[in-house]
Amino acid sequence: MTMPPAGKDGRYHHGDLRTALVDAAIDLIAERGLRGFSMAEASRRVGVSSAAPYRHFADRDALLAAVAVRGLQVFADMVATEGGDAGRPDDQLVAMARAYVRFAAGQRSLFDALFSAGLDKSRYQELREAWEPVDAMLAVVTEICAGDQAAAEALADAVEATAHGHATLLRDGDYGRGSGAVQIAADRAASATLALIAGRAALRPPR
Amino acid sequence: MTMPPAGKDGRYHHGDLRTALVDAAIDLIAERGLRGFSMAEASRRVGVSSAAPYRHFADRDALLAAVAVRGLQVFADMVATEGGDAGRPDDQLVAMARAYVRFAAGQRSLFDALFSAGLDKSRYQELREAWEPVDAMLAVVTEICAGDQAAAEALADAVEATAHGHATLLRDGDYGRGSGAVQIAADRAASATLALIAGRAALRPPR
DNA sequence: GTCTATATCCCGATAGAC
DNA sequence: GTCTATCGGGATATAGAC
Repeated sequence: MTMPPAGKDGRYHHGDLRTALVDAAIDLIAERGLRGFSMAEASRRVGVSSAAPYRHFADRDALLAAVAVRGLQVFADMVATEGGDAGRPDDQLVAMARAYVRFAAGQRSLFDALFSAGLDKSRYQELREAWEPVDAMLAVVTEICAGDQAAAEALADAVEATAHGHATLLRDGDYGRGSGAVQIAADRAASATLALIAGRAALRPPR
Repeated sequence: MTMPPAGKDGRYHHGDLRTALVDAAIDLIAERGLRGFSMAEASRRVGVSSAAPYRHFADRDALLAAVAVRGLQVFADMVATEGGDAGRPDDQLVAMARAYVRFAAGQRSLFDALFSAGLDKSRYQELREAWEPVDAMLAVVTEICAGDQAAAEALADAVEATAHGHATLLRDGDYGRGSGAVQIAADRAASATLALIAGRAALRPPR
């Protein structure tokens, strides 16, 4: 859970500094926000000099990208767990929307690193690849749309945008601050998803 | 459009430093992003010392909050213009969703200050008040829902979240980078809005 | 009252020693 | 692989010029 122990000489010395830095960064962002994160403070917490991280990460953004990759792994786990394979396709999609909102609330550091750090996606291939498990799960939309691929993509995009919107509005405090806010945001994302499914015929208006 | 001229002695001296700083901040954020913005650089561009801004703004966040307020004024103008009072209520709501996306694309500095700066809303009353014109325009939903107030609020929330989601995904580059991306995002936000209207009966699921 | 000058502290990043 | 040393720059706060 926490970081590996220091070496025999009191210094950090046994190899997994990279992972230790990612862990420290997540804690740090959780405590002080993205702006409160710094390479120097993360180094201090792990017990190495402020120059040490640069052996593992090219710069600050590269460390944040590693945090974002971790975020996508956690997110995929949450979606897989909460949106269990049981249930009809509609319910699965609704559960994914709920999981999206819950992820934003329960793993703020990861969510922020993923969506608010302004990372240049074209620079981090590993980050692009980490989306694949999530995209794979979004494939339930093809069942809902009975094989119509274009309709499925339109629905997937609409649901993703809606879930993302509710998640970010929740993070910005628009639904309040407590755990009640999470419930509200998740419920609304869920019902919006149902409405999108119900009204999906309007998703591709004839030009 | 740009900032006021310097005083007779080449120094900035005639009173509207506050406005000049907001203007400079907007340009700066447009060029270098939120993280690239600093009080020091904004001061430099206006031609005052780095301590001068603190006479008008308590800290960095206070200046960003002023930028955000400006953003809401511009946003309200865009919505009022693009979503003109003509047309049926449905069309007005769709036009608002489009305007939301276009605002994010065309006024990135303002959008970022408003939604990505992590400003503590409870600290800036002026910022809360600046939402009122926008909220007022969102009232078209009551017409769509034929007076059912609870249904209207649910629809307004869903549309706002969806528009916000498309806007932020666009800003993060998920639809690509050119002006084609803006078109795509605006079209999808518009059709998602239509789908939400069509499927709005599902927005408040029986508990 | 508004701005300048100045001092302190922290951050990002690099170069070279071990 | 990590450390020491170091450079440039930004944020905050205070004292004082006009």
